[in-house]
Amino acid sequence: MARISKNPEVRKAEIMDASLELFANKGFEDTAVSDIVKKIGVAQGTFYYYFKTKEEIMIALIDRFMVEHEEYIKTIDEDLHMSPAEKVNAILFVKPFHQKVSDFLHHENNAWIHQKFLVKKINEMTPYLSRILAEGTKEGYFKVEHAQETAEFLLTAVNFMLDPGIFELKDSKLEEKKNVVKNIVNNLVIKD
Amino acid sequence: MARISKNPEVRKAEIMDASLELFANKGFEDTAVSDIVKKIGVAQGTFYYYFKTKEEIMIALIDRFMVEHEEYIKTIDEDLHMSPAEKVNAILFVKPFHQKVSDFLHHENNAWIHQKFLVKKINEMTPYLSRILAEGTKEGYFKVEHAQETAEFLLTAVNFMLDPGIFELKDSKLEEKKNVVKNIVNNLVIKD
Amino acid sequence: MARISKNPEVRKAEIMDASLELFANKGFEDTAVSDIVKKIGVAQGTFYYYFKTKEEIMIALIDRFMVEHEEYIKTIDEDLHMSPAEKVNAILFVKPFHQKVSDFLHHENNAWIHQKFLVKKINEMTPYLSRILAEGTKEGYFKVEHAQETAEFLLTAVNFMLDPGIFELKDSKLEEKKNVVKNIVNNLVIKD
Amino acid sequence: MARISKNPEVRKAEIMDASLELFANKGFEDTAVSDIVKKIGVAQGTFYYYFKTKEEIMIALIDRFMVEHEEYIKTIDEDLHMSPAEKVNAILFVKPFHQKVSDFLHHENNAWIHQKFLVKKINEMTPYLSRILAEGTKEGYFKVEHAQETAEFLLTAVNFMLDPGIFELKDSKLEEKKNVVKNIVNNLVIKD
DNA sequence: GATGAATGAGGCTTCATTCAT
DNA sequence: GATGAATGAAGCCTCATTCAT
Repeated sequence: MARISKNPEVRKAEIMDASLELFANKGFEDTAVSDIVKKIGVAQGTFYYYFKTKEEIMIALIDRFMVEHEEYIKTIDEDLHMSPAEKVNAILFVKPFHQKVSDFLHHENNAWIHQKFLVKKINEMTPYLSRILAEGTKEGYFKVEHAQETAEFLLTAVNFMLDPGIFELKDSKLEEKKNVVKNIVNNLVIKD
Repeated sequence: MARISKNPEVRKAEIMDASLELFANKGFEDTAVSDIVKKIGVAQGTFYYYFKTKEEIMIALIDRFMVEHEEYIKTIDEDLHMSPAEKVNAILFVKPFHQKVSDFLHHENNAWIHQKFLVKKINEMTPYLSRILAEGTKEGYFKVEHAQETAEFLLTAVNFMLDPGIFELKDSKLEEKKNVVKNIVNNLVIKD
Repeated sequence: MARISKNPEVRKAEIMDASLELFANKGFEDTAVSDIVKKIGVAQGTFYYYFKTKEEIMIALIDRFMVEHEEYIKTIDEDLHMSPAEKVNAILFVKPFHQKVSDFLHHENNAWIHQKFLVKKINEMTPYLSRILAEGTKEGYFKVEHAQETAEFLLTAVNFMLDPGIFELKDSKLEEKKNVVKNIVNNLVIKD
Repeated sequence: MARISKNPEVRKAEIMDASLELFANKGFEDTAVSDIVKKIGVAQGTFYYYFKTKEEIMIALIDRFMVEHEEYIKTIDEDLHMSPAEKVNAILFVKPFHQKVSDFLHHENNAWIHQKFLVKKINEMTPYLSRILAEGTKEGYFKVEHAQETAEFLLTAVNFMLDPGIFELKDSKLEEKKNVVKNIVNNLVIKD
């Protein structure tokens, strides 16, 4: 087969993208390395030139998500035009990224990855939310006592509960549920 | 080898017990059917005489847990000596069953089973908690508006958050966290 | 494919025989497990039902040779009609077993197996030869001082030297060499 | 990466040295070409610029040993201050070269190389020893009849027998064995 | 002289499941 | 009810070697 050399960064991204799509369709375990390379027309060895094991690419994928995610959270955190309450809502109800990533994580066979991912995400968001709650309380916007724990509590509940994969919700039901949850959160957090 | 016939129920339980122990030690995927039968000194075919597939035994195991669990919840629900608030606490902070079951569910490789299990558990407990909250509110003990959603919210947060496997907590830390969570719950639920 | 069950002993021997032949032709490393099973028309899994790894079958093969070999040595040792000198010669110049085994060991790629095998063989024969030399000396047939070491010395020299694989000798040359060596041995051992 | 040109001889030696060390540690087969180039910080292609195949470098290594070895034997042979008997001993009990070379040859996975090497060595030393024995006999120092065969016989026995890798001897045991062997050799060779 | 991305054949092994006895 | 020999698909990974730059 014709040998086409590419810039390593490009090739690596190409492999990651193909993997992501396949993992989203068939799940991690059910995707063979041979599927991945076939999809982009390179030799099997090429995959292993870039990733030592099949597991490694999954970690790389997750890391890429996390970076994007953290950047987004920072944007919110530093946004000068949002009120504390808006920030709280924005952080709790972040929209998922690309569809592919979402599919990947929600594939039944990727549950363990999904779970680890949620935990990572929650752990990462906790300090931001915690600080917003604490400062907001100091400034009289909120009525939160244990900011750290409350942040974790809310993030855990919301993230697991509103995850369409975990509780297998349809979009309509999900939106409904979201609203009710927003109410609960407000009660718990906002000063009246 | 000598052919030892046993009462089918006994044999079945024997296989399930062996499986549970192995799943707890090595995880579901990493336990081979051959491991199971070797453990109890029975032929490979015998396993398939009692269970159509390997997956089936896992489902049987989960079902067995669920039954035990539901019985326990009912006990609480019908307990005449507990106040509504006590019932809420009892339901939210159920202690885990046997160690083996707990190990099984918390084994890294069993994450997806664990997750499904938690969801099932939450779904099962929701109506009980929901009713308790609704009735308690009617009777002036609580201040809960959306009983159904609040129940689900609390159960989700508490179960995922306090799960020692998911967030990898040490026992000491866990106890601490539990107390703070109790506070939050009280604030959200109890009328002052 | 039709499923033919056989007595385990038979099947195992069948696999070993096929392996031996292939190892002799292509060497151990260059023989794939798939070659072996193809040769006898069973599934790949069948091989692994009898041998945990590819290496294991080689060990089994060697063991089988060793058993045959030791039996032969014992026969000589206990032979009442042979003189000590005859026994010495018989032990030093044992004829190789079956051609297959010989080919197996002499295949270029099996050198390390061959070497280990020779060492095992020498170690095994040493006590027999040593005793024959010692007793023969006591009875005045031989003139050997350090029976143990001499035995080892002779066995090492003869086995490596007359090995057609190691020194790559043609049959004619080998026979010639053998005779000269016999002379040397006699000088070293026999009393005049 | 910066492209560093070096004198070809230097580069080649560098590659050989790195290979030798790796072969000594992990054996020939278990050392990948990629390991070698990584060790000296050079591209994979560079290796193939200097050596056509991986096997070729091993041959180059062996040749280098052999040259060193032959030079040493010549030194002994032409030494005017040594008696014939001393020369015989010196040739039979040559000390090994550098530790690395010794490790390389004794690595379990290099058995076949080792064996070929010993044979080469023996074949190379035979004419020297043979001549020394023949001349010594003519001059009345020795009592050797078949000089050529005796030389080969002794070299074979001694080299294989005293090889610490083949018979897996500890240093203490080895020294002991060596002395007994010297006795045997003297008996066989020296006139009394 | 040197680079390093790309190749691709091929091997060992695992294991859930079946089926003839 | 029970046995256990047999199946066979499928997958991950290694690595010597090549070649376009």
